[in-house]
Order: sequence, then structure tokens, then C-alpha cells
Amino acid sequence: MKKIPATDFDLALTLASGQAFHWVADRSAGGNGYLGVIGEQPVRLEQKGDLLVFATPGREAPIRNYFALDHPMAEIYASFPDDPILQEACRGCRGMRILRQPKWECLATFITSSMKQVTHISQMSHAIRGKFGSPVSFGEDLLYAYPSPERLAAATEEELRDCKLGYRAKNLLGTARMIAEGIVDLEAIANMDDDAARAELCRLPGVGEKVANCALLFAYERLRSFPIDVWIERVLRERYFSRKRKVTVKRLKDFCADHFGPYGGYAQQYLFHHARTS
DNA sequence: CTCCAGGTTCCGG
DNA sequence: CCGGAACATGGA
Repeated sequence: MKKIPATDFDLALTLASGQAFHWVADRSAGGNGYLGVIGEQPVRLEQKGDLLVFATPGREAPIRNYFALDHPMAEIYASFPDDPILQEACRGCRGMRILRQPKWECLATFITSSMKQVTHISQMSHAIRGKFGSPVSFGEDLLYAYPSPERLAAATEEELRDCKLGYRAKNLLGTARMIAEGIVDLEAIANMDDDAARAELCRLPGVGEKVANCALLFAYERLRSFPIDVWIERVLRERYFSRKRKVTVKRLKDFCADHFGPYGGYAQQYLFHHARTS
């Protein structure tokens, strides 16, 4: 068994926080582990105290990278504004990391996320992987990598609708095609500043400001990105702007961009999780 | 049955 | 810039 030190890290909390949607709990061997795929590599992980335990050799670097074990958590927490609403959310979110996911997989998954509950997003992710992804075996279990843009570009809208995507099928297909044709280069976006990167992502069908911000936050390590979904908007209006009438979305965006600071994405994720679980 | 979910896009003020 | 409406699906 290999072990990676992981302080200020909570595996279960991180995987339950609505960033990645394909990990499954694995109780085999009386454990409390998780089975999933990092890129093309199958992994079984289990947290024991401040250690991340796994069996497969050569997985340490991808695991450390995916779970962003290098994030400066003390600095991040110290950067948060001293506001009671965020501090309350932080209490239940200690150890939750913003992941560093593969870019295409993250973007594609969030294209399917619009107007869907987290459990539905998970179902669609597994359906897409099972239907189009490369199988990778892990012991007795068969897992699936997320299919490449080229593979999905070769699919039909009907096949994608069979994965319960509904109207999202057209968007995912259109985006896969644009990327497969090189019209948008997801790797090149990594070298752009936040605004340029967001604008470039928004050229893709089904990608608006919210989905772009999710990709920037969960895959491009832009920790200032602050996706505003229905949950966050509710928190903002009910807690931060209570007793104020007619608050426009632009007002909310401007407030968030300033108030939550350089690691606003972390603050956003904690507020999101707290709102969703209480 | 009704309500709602990690939205985007298009259209008329 | 702002508010409305259409767009699919399934769990609560």
C-alpha cells in the first residue's frame, strides 16, 4: 500500500461537493474507499486520518495533482473576508479542496449540468462514459474514462440523448466538434488571462458564464472564479442582500468579484456546499 | 401531480 | 443592461 500525506484534506467531503461526478464509494475489504478514474488511470483511494492510501504504483503524482494537495490552505483560509455567513459555511467544509480536473472532462460535464440536480449529472456522466469511453479495468471492477472530444464528435445527437442529456445533447455535440476541429483549443486557454479564457470558452455552444467559470475553477486552477448558480444566488440574495429590493445579477457579480478575494472560488464552493446540505 | 435542479440563448423593452 | 420564455428529464 502506498500512502500520501494529506493534511487539511477531506476526501469524502471533496468528492461529495459537486465538482466531479463519477466517483463511487467502494466498501470492499471492509474499507471506506472511493473508486474512480483520473484521466485514463483507474484509482482506488481511501483516507485514513492524514493519509491517502492507494494500491496502484505510479499514481502518486496524478493523485496529488488531481486533488490539489499543493494548494496553500492556510493562506486560502486567511484570505477569506471576516464575514459571519462565510465563516459559518467554512466550519463544515474544512478540508474540502477545489480539484484540478482534466479540462475537457470538466467542461463537458458542466455543459450537461444545466438545470440538473447533482445526482442527475452523475447519471449522465456514467452513461456517457459507459457508452463512449474507453474501459479501464481495476481488479474486478470495470471503469470508464471520459470519452475524448473526437469520440463524442463522431457520435450522433440521438446517441447522446440516449444518455438522458435532453436538449444538452446538441450543445455537448457542438462543443465536441469545435474542439475536435481545433476551432477552440482547450490547452491554449490555459495560457490566457481569466477574462480572455472565459470569453474563449463562451464561444462554445452550451457554455455561458457560469459553466465557463466552473471549468476555470475546477480545471484551470483559476481560484478566483466565482460560478453563480441557483444555490449561490439564493445565498447571496437571502443572506448578503436581505431586505434589499431589486438586486440585479450584475450587482451580485460585482459584489462577489470584490468581496471574496483572490481565492473566491474556494469561498463559493464552501457557500454552495453549506447551502445544499443544510 | 407539482416543483425544481451547479443555465444558455434568444428576444423585446 | 434587464426580465421572460423555451428547452428535457427525473427525483423528491
